[in-house]
Amino acid sequence: MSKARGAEEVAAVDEVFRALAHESRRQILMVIQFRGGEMTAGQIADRFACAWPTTTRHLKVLEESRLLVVEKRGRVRVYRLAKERLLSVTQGWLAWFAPGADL
Amino acid sequence: MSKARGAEEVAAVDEVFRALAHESRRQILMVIQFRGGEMTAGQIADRFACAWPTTTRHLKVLEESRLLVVEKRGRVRVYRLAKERLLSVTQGWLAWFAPGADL
DNA sequence: AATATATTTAGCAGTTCTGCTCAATATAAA
DNA sequence: TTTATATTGAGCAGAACTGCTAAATATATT
Repeated sequence: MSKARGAEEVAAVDEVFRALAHESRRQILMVIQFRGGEMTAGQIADRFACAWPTTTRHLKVLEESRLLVVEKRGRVRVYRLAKERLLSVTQGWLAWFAPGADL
Repeated sequence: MSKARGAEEVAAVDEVFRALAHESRRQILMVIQFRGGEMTAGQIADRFACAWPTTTRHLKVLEESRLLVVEKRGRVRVYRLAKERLLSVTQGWLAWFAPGADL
Protein backbone atom coordinates (compact mmCIF):
# COMPACT_ATOMS: atom_id res chain seq x y z
CA MET A 1 0.00 0.00 0.00
CA SER A 2 1.35 3.38 -0.82
CA LYS A 3 1.13 6.09 1.77
CA ALA A 4 -1.32 8.87 0.93
CA ARG A 5 0.47 12.09 0.05
CA GLY A 6 -1.72 15.11 0.59
CA ALA A 7 -0.95 18.67 -0.37
CA GLU A 8 0.26 19.24 3.16
CA GLU A 9 2.92 16.61 2.92
CA VAL A 10 4.00 17.84 -0.50
CA ALA A 11 4.33 21.32 0.98
CA ALA A 12 6.32 19.96 3.90
CA VAL A 13 8.73 18.20 1.55
CA ASP A 14 9.11 21.38 -0.44
CA GLU A 15 9.79 23.57 2.59
CA VAL A 16 12.25 21.13 4.05
CA PHE A 17 14.25 20.48 0.90
CA ARG A 18 14.26 24.16 0.13
CA ALA A 19 15.62 24.90 3.59
CA LEU A 20 18.28 22.23 3.20
CA ALA A 21 19.46 23.68 -0.09
CA HIS A 22 21.85 26.14 1.50
CA GLU A 23 25.15 25.05 2.97
CA SER A 24 24.96 27.50 5.87
CA ARG A 25 21.55 26.21 6.87
CA ARG A 26 22.75 22.63 6.78
CA GLN A 27 25.69 23.67 8.92
CA ILE A 28 23.42 25.39 11.40
CA LEU A 29 21.47 22.18 11.84
CA MET A 30 24.68 20.21 12.36
CA VAL A 31 26.10 22.66 14.85
CA ILE A 32 22.94 22.48 16.91
CA GLN A 33 22.96 18.72 16.71
CA PHE A 34 26.57 18.50 17.91
CA ARG A 35 25.87 20.91 20.72
CA GLY A 36 23.14 18.69 22.09
CA GLY A 37 20.08 19.81 20.19
CA GLU A 38 19.62 23.38 21.28
CA MET A 39 21.52 26.65 21.13
CA THR A 40 20.75 30.33 21.39
CA ALA A 41 20.74 32.55 18.32
CA GLY A 42 23.91 34.22 19.53
CA GLN A 43 25.80 30.99 20.06
CA ILE A 44 24.87 29.97 16.55
CA ALA A 45 25.68 33.31 14.95
CA ASP A 46 29.08 33.38 16.67
CA ARG A 47 30.07 30.22 14.87
CA PHE A 48 29.55 31.67 11.41
CA ALA A 49 31.62 34.15 9.47
CA CYS A 50 28.66 36.02 8.03
CA ALA A 51 26.97 38.98 9.66
CA TRP A 52 24.55 38.25 12.43
CA PRO A 53 21.44 39.39 10.55
CA THR A 54 22.34 36.98 7.78
CA THR A 55 22.33 34.11 10.24
CA THR A 56 19.08 35.41 11.69
CA ARG A 57 17.49 35.07 8.30
CA HIS A 58 18.76 31.54 7.84
CA LEU A 59 17.32 30.73 11.23
CA LYS A 60 14.00 32.13 10.11
CA VAL A 61 13.97 29.93 7.02
CA LEU A 62 14.73 26.92 9.19
CA GLU A 63 12.03 27.91 11.63
CA GLU A 64 9.48 28.40 8.86
CA SER A 65 10.26 24.97 7.53
CA ARG A 66 9.80 23.75 11.11
CA LEU A 67 13.24 22.18 11.20
CA LEU A 68 13.93 24.43 14.16
CA VAL A 69 11.59 25.40 16.96
CA VAL A 70 12.27 28.60 18.81
CA GLU A 71 11.57 29.45 22.42
CA LYS A 72 12.08 32.83 24.04
CA ARG A 73 13.85 32.67 27.36
CA GLY A 74 14.38 36.08 28.79
CA ARG A 75 16.38 37.99 26.28
CA VAL A 76 17.78 35.02 24.44
CA ARG A 77 16.08 32.85 21.89
CA VAL A 78 16.77 29.18 22.07
CA TYR A 79 16.56 27.24 18.85
CA ARG A 80 15.87 23.55 19.16
CA LEU A 81 16.45 21.07 16.39
CA ALA A 82 13.34 19.25 15.19
CA LYS A 83 15.33 16.17 14.38
CA GLU A 84 12.27 14.02 14.02
CA ARG A 85 10.81 16.26 11.36
CA LEU A 86 14.12 16.49 9.54
CA LEU A 87 14.37 12.73 9.36
CA SER A 88 10.74 11.89 8.74
CA VAL A 89 10.23 14.37 5.92
CA THR A 90 13.48 13.65 4.10
CA GLN A 91 13.46 9.90 4.63
CA GLY A 92 9.79 9.85 3.79
CA TRP A 93 10.48 11.29 0.40
CA LEU A 94 13.63 9.25 -0.17
CA ALA A 95 11.73 6.08 0.66
CA TRP A 96 10.28 6.16 -2.85
CA PHE A 97 13.75 5.32 -4.07
CA ALA A 98 14.81 2.87 -1.40
CA PRO A 99 15.61 -0.69 -2.41
CA GLY A 100 12.34 -2.14 -1.16
CA ALA A 101 10.34 0.90 -2.29
CA ASP A 102 6.64 0.73 -1.69
CA LEU A 103 5.48 1.18 -5.28
CA MET B 1 35.01 6.92 14.53
CA SER B 2 33.58 9.62 12.35
CA LYS B 3 33.77 9.30 8.61
CA ALA B 4 36.22 11.69 6.95
CA ARG B 5 34.44 14.39 5.03
CA GLY B 6 36.61 15.91 2.37
CA ALA B 7 35.85 18.95 0.24
CA GLU B 8 34.64 16.60 -2.46
CA GLU B 9 31.98 15.09 -0.29
CA VAL B 10 30.89 18.49 0.96
CA ALA B 11 30.57 19.60 -2.66
CA ALA B 12 28.57 16.51 -3.52
CA VAL B 13 26.17 17.17 -0.67
CA ASP B 14 25.78 20.74 -1.81
CA GLU B 15 25.11 19.83 -5.44
CA VAL B 16 22.64 17.15 -4.51
CA PHE B 17 20.65 19.14 -1.97
CA ARG B 18 20.63 22.11 -4.30
CA ALA B 19 19.28 19.93 -7.09
CA LEU B 20 16.61 18.52 -4.80
CA ALA B 21 15.44 21.97 -3.77
CA HIS B 22 13.05 22.37 -6.69
CA GLU B 23 9.75 20.56 -6.78
CA SER B 24 9.94 19.91 -10.53
CA ARG B 25 13.34 18.29 -10.19
CA ARG B 26 12.13 16.06 -7.40
CA GLN B 27 9.17 15.11 -9.56
CA ILE B 28 11.44 14.30 -12.49
CA LEU B 29 13.37 11.89 -10.32
CA MET B 30 10.18 10.25 -9.13
CA VAL B 31 8.73 9.93 -12.61
CA ILE B 32 11.89 8.23 -13.82
CA GLN B 33 11.87 5.96 -10.80
CA PHE B 34 8.26 4.90 -11.41
CA ARG B 35 8.96 4.31 -15.06
CA GLY B 36 11.67 1.83 -14.25
CA GLY B 37 14.75 3.99 -13.88
CA GLU B 38 15.19 5.45 -17.32
CA MET B 39 13.29 7.68 -19.71
CA THR B 40 14.07 9.84 -22.70
CA ALA B 41 14.09 13.61 -22.43
CA GLY B 42 10.91 13.78 -24.48
CA GLN B 43 9.02 11.31 -22.33
CA ILE B 44 9.98 13.33 -19.30
CA ALA B 45 9.17 16.71 -20.82
CA ASP B 46 5.75 15.48 -21.98
CA ARG B 47 4.78 14.82 -18.38
CA PHE B 48 5.33 18.39 -17.28
CA ALA B 49 3.29 21.49 -17.91
CA CYS B 50 6.25 23.80 -18.42
CA ALA B 51 7.93 24.45 -21.74
CA TRP B 52 10.33 21.84 -22.97
CA PRO B 53 13.46 23.97 -22.65
CA THR B 54 12.56 24.56 -19.03
CA THR B 55 12.54 20.83 -18.40
CA THR B 56 15.79 20.54 -20.34
CA ARG B 57 17.40 22.90 -17.90
CA HIS B 58 16.11 21.00 -14.90
CA LEU B 59 17.54 17.88 -16.48
CA LYS B 60 20.86 19.63 -16.84
CA VAL B 61 20.91 20.56 -13.17
CA LEU B 62 20.14 16.97 -12.25
CA GLU B 63 22.84 15.73 -14.60
CA GLU B 64 25.39 18.16 -13.19
CA SER B 65 24.63 16.96 -9.71
CA ARG B 66 25.06 13.44 -11.09
CA LEU B 67 21.62 12.36 -9.93
CA LEU B 68 20.91 11.57 -13.56
CA VAL B 69 23.25 10.04 -16.10
CA VAL B 70 22.55 10.69 -19.75
CA GLU B 71 23.23 8.47 -22.72
CA LYS B 72 22.69 9.40 -26.36
CA ARG B 73 20.90 6.75 -28.35
CA GLY B 74 20.30 7.82 -31.91
CA ARG B 75 18.32 10.99 -31.73
CA VAL B 76 16.98 10.49 -28.26
CA ARG B 77 18.73 11.05 -24.97
CA VAL B 78 18.05 8.57 -22.27
CA TYR B 79 18.28 9.79 -18.71
CA ARG B 80 18.97 7.19 -16.11
CA LEU B 81 18.40 7.69 -12.42
CA ALA B 82 21.53 7.42 -10.26
CA LYS B 83 19.53 6.06 -7.38
CA GLU B 84 22.60 4.95 -5.49
CA ARG B 85 24.07 8.45 -5.50
CA LEU B 86 20.75 9.97 -4.51
CA LEU B 87 20.49 7.68 -1.53
CA SER B 88 24.13 7.61 -0.48
CA VAL B 89 24.65 11.37 -0.55
CA THR B 90 21.40 12.29 1.16
CA GLN B 91 21.43 9.48 3.70
CA GLY B 92 25.10 10.08 4.28
CA TRP B 93 24.40 13.60 5.37
CA LEU B 94 21.26 12.71 7.29
CA ALA B 95 23.16 10.05 9.17
CA TRP B 96 24.61 12.78 11.39
CA PHE B 97 21.12 13.15 12.80
CA ALA B 98 20.09 9.53 12.94
CA PRO B 99 19.29 8.02 16.32
CA GLY B 100 22.58 6.17 16.63
CA ALA B 101 24.58 8.99 15.06
CA ASP B 102 28.30 8.49 14.88
CA LEU B 103 29.36 11.58 16.85
C1' DA C 1 15.39 55.63 34.39
C1' DA C 2 19.53 54.81 31.90
C1' DT C 3 22.38 51.62 29.86
C1' DA C 4 23.91 47.26 28.13
C1' DT C 5 22.83 42.88 25.87
C1' DA C 6 20.53 39.80 22.59
C1' DT C 7 18.32 39.52 18.55
C1' DT C 8 15.38 40.89 14.79
C1' DT C 9 13.58 44.03 11.08
C1' DA C 10 14.11 47.11 7.14
C1' DG C 11 15.82 48.01 3.06
C1' DC C 12 19.20 47.85 -0.54
C1' DA C 13 22.56 45.75 -4.12
C1' DG C 14 24.20 41.93 -6.45
C1' DT C 15 23.59 37.25 -7.82
C1' DT C 16 21.24 33.18 -8.98
C1' DC C 17 17.05 30.80 -10.42
C1' DT C 18 13.03 29.98 -13.33
C1' DG C 19 10.40 30.02 -17.21
C1' DC C 20 9.59 31.75 -21.69
C1' DT C 21 10.35 32.24 -26.80
C1' DC C 22 12.99 31.74 -30.68
C1' DA C 23 16.55 29.65 -32.88
C1' DA C 24 20.23 26.02 -33.53
C1' DT C 25 21.93 21.23 -33.79
C1' DA C 26 21.86 16.43 -34.58
C1' DT C 27 20.01 12.29 -36.15
C1' DA C 28 16.60 9.63 -38.78
C1' DA C 29 13.41 8.90 -42.54
C1' DA C 30 11.66 9.82 -47.31
C1' DT D 1 19.22 15.89 -49.92
C1' DT D 2 15.12 17.49 -48.18
C1' DT D 3 12.18 17.09 -44.43
C1' DA D 4 10.65 15.55 -39.92
C1' DT D 5 11.84 14.46 -35.09
C1' DA D 6 14.20 15.00 -30.72
C1' DT D 7 16.48 17.86 -27.94
C1' DT D 8 19.44 21.56 -26.53
C1' DG D 9 21.26 26.45 -26.49
C1' DA D 10 20.85 31.65 -26.29
C1' DG D 11 19.14 35.30 -24.35
C1' DC D 12 15.74 37.93 -21.83
C1' DA D 13 12.48 39.39 -17.95
C1' DG D 14 10.91 38.74 -13.55
C1' DA D 15 11.16 36.43 -9.12
C1' DA D 16 13.68 34.65 -5.36
C1' DC D 17 17.88 34.38 -2.65
C1' DT D 18 21.95 36.14 -0.05
C1' DG D 19 24.55 39.17 2.43
C1' DC D 20 25.36 43.67 4.07
C1' DT D 21 24.66 47.90 7.08
C1' DA D 22 21.86 50.69 9.92
C1' DA D 23 18.08 50.96 12.89
C1' DA D 24 14.55 49.01 15.85
C1' DT D 25 12.86 46.08 19.67
C1' DA D 26 12.83 43.66 23.88
C1' DT D 27 14.66 42.20 28.09
C1' DA D 28 18.02 42.49 31.82
C1' DT D 29 21.14 45.06 34.81
C1' DT D 30 22.67 49.17 37.33
